[in-house]
Amino acid sequence: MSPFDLIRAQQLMEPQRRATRASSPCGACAVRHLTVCAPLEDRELAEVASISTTLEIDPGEPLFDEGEPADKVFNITAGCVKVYKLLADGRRQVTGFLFAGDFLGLSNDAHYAYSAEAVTHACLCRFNRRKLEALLERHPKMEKRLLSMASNELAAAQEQMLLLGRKTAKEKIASFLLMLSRRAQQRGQAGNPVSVPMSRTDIGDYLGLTTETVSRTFTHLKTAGTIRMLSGGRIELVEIEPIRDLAEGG
Amino acid sequence: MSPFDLIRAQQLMEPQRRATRASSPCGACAVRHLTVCAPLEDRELAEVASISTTLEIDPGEPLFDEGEPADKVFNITAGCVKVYKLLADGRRQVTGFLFAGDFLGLSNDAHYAYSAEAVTHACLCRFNRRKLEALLERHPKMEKRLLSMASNELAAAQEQMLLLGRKTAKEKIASFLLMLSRRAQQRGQAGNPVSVPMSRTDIGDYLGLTTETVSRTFTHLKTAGTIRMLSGGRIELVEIEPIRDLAEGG
DNA sequence: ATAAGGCGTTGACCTAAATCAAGCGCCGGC
DNA sequence: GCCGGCGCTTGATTTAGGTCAACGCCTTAT
Repeated sequence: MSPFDLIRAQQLMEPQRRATRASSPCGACAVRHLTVCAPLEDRELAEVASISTTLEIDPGEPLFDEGEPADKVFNITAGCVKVYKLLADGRRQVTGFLFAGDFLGLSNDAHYAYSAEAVTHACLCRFNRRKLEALLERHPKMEKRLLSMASNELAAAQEQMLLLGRKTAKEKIASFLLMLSRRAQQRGQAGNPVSVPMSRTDIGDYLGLTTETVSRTFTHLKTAGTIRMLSGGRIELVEIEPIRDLAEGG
Repeated sequence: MSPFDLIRAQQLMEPQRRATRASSPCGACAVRHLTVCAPLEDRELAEVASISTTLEIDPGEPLFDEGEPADKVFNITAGCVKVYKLLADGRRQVTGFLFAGDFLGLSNDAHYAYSAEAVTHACLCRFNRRKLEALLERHPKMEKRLLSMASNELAAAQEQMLLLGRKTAKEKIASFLLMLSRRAQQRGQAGNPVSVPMSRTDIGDYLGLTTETVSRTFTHLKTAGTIRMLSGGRIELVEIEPIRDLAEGG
């Protein structure tokens, strides 16, 4: 009866570091404060643990495909997953990159509206959709949390529409780098040398560009001294202000 | 504490025609089955009525602007409203056209994330955000309904990203016409001569095109005999199948 | 060590859509 | 009745980004 599609983690309160032993696997979850589980008490986490299993997937491995029966939902605990939609002739739009704390799979429809695939090695919690919905029924604060996450997701989607419909290639790349930086910081990671684990093709499919244009645009920014390419797919934002100005279409 | 941004009405069950007098203004609401109020009992509607006022706005009149304190939320009962975001230099992205039954204004943030403005003369119910949130607290089924509407909205947003990022002008226009047709049918209106109340500029800003390209593309489809322009801003979809094929990128 | 394939970069060229520029109705105001 | 402005269309031209093609680098397999 209930919902969702794709929920992005948000900061709820101060990250509660708890590497301590716990009454359940979930009690030790390092990204709990980012997830749908954030508002739950320790004792309630046992319930969550009882209906979830963990899994890991390797880069390029699919999680599910558009059109499949949507009977599982997922919570990402580590790594990066991309979600995308395809046109008949293979044109692809990546509609989001998901990270630790993000939630995906819930849908009003009985079938997934998009495909999901690992970008990096990723760790996930898997739930049976019905069981999770039953759990939500018993925990209104968890449902509120979903609503709140959905709200953020909608705002992000509108921002992405502005990007896709109206920004230039350079502005798109600048916005993309800032988004990755901001999201890394939300997860308590470094925001400046920003980690860019996805391929040029994935970036292009996310920004409505080709790989060539993505590559050329990185080169322009690099030549201008605005960014610097580091090893391990990391990019240093040398001059943040010009990047912000670009992203805002200034 | 709670949610939202922009919620699009969905079909919940068979439209329940009830032009009868009612215990409250809401009891007579012709579009109730499309709105967030759909799951409420007649007696519960009185509560909704007690915290809402109605208003009407004329074409071009703003409802609110991006960045304003988001203290009101709205339910559209008639007409068409557009929501949009702007870049610093005035480039505009219309992120949605809203119709009877659609809900807008709720946000996680204290400020609106987008602007809203009437396309046609429109009738709305206005709520104080806090009061509505308190009402949601007492009516979990209404909150579930919001979650469900948000889920649909997210799926629509992803579809729109695919359109903006990967479709050609012709495919965008075909998708747009089908969207308007489908949404009119959801509201129990004619789906084929489809009513197109918004300007070429608004359409362009929704599809990531210029008015000139929108106009030319309509002309192409007209010349090909695929559509026919009628009076009163209505468009007849003469050949649906070619339009569907275009929209799906076939 | 070498071959082979995948990803990223770069260059040359092309094209879909943007931009610039008229005009053409249509409506509202005087 | 006439004028002025806006929305829409159409044409000419430009351009951002796409397409096609090559090559270099790195990784993995033989």
